[in-house]
Amino acid sequence: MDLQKPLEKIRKFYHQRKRLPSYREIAELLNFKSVNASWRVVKKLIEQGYLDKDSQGKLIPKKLTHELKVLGTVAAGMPTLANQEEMDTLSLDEYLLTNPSKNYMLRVIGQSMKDAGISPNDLVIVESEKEPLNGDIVVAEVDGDWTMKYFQKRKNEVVLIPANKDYPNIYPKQNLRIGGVVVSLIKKYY
Amino acid sequence: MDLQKPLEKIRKFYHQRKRLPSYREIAELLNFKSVNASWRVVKKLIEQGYLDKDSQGKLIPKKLTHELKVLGTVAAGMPTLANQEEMDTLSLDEYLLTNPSKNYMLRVIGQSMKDAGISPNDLVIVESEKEPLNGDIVVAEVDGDWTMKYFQKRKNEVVLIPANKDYPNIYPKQNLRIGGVVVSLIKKYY
DNA sequence: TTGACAGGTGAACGATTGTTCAATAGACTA
DNA sequence: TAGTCTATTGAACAATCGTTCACCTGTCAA
Repeated sequence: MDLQKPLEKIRKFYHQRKRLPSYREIAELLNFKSVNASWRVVKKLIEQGYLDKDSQGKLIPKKLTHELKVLGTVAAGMPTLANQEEMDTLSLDEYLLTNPSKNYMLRVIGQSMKDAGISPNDLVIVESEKEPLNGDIVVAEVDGDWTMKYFQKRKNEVVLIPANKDYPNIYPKQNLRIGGVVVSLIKKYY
Repeated sequence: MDLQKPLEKIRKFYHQRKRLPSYREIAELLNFKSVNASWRVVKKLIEQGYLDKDSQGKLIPKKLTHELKVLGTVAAGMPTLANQEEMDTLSLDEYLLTNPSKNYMLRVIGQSMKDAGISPNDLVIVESEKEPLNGDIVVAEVDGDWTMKYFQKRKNEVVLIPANKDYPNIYPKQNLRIGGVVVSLIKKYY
C-alpha cells in the first residue's frame, strides 16, 4: 500500500485546517467511497508512527506537525535526498521553549553583546524566574536601566560584563533586578 | 465572565492532547454540568479571536498555539506584567520557516564562520533551491567537501569567504553545488 | 483452475458531536 | 419588592463520529 500520498494529503489538511480529518474526510481526500478504506490506511499510518489515537479513538498527529528535517552537520556534508525521510524531525517551538509559560522574547538593540554574536535586531528567548549561573547571559535592570550582559557573581557582589571591549563592566550599586536568563538566540537573515 | 481560566485550561488540553476539546470535554475541564455553559464560553473566546470554527462547526485554534510573547526591546526595558497580555505573540515555527517544505536544519561544526557569530553546535535553518545573493551565507559542496561560507559572485567566478581570518577563501575550481542559503541561526544556551 | 491475499465497497451500530431550547439561581438596580 | 441581567442547568435534536461487519473485486502464485 502506498502511504506517501495519503500522508501528504492528511498533512496538508492538518496544516490548512489545524485539525485532523475524520475518516469520512480522509475518504474524500483520497477518493475512497468507503470509510473502511480510510480506516485501514490510518491503521497503517499509526503503525508507522505518523499518527496516533486518543483514548477516545480520535486521531492526533505525531510526526505530522510543522517540523524541520535535521539533516546532519555542515562539515559532515549533506545527506542525499534518499535518506531524508528517515532523519529526525523537530518542532522549533518545542525545542526552543524550555518553559513555555515563563519564556518571552526580546528584540536586541545596541552593540554591547557583539562579541557573543548577539547583534541588533536579533531575537533572544528569555526565561524569567530562573537563577542565573556565572557566565549566563542575563537581562537585568541596573539602577533603572535595562541591559543584556554576562552574569558573574563574585564573593558578595555581582558584575555584569558586556561582550564588547568598548563597553564598561557594570557594578550594580543597588536595585539589581534580573529579568531572566537568555536561553536561546535567534538570528533571521531573510 | 472570566475568560482567563477557561483559556488556560483549553490551551493546556490542546498542548497535551494535540487537539481541541469538545464542548463536553470543556464542560468537564471547567466543572460545568451543562455543555451549553461551555458553548457560551467558547463563543466569547471566538469573539476575542482565541479560537475559530470550521465550516463544520468544529473548533480550531487561532491564538492558542505554543506562542511567545514578544515583550519589546532589551535596551528599552521590560514591560510591566500588566500589559503583557496585549503584546504580540508569535509562533517560532511560522516565523522561522520561510518555506517549510524546502527548509531543513543543520548542526554546525567547525570554526569557519566564527566572526559571523556562528559557532559549533549552533543550528542553522537552510532553504534549498534558493538563489544566493552576494553576502548571503550558503551551504555549499566544493570539490567534494561541504562547508558553510559567505557567498560572493564576481564577474565570472564565485568566491566562498569564511568569517574567520584563519581560514582561506575558497575559489571552487569545478563542482560547486549550492545546498541552500542560511535563512536563520539558532543558538541554544540551555 | 484454484486459492490466497490485498484493496476497495456498502451498510450498519452505538456513541459522541455541535447546536438550540426552555428553565433555574443568584446578583444587582430601581 | 419587583424587575433585569448574567451564569448555569438539563434535556433534546439531527448529524457526524469511530468501528466493525460481510462482501466484492482484481492480481499473483501454485
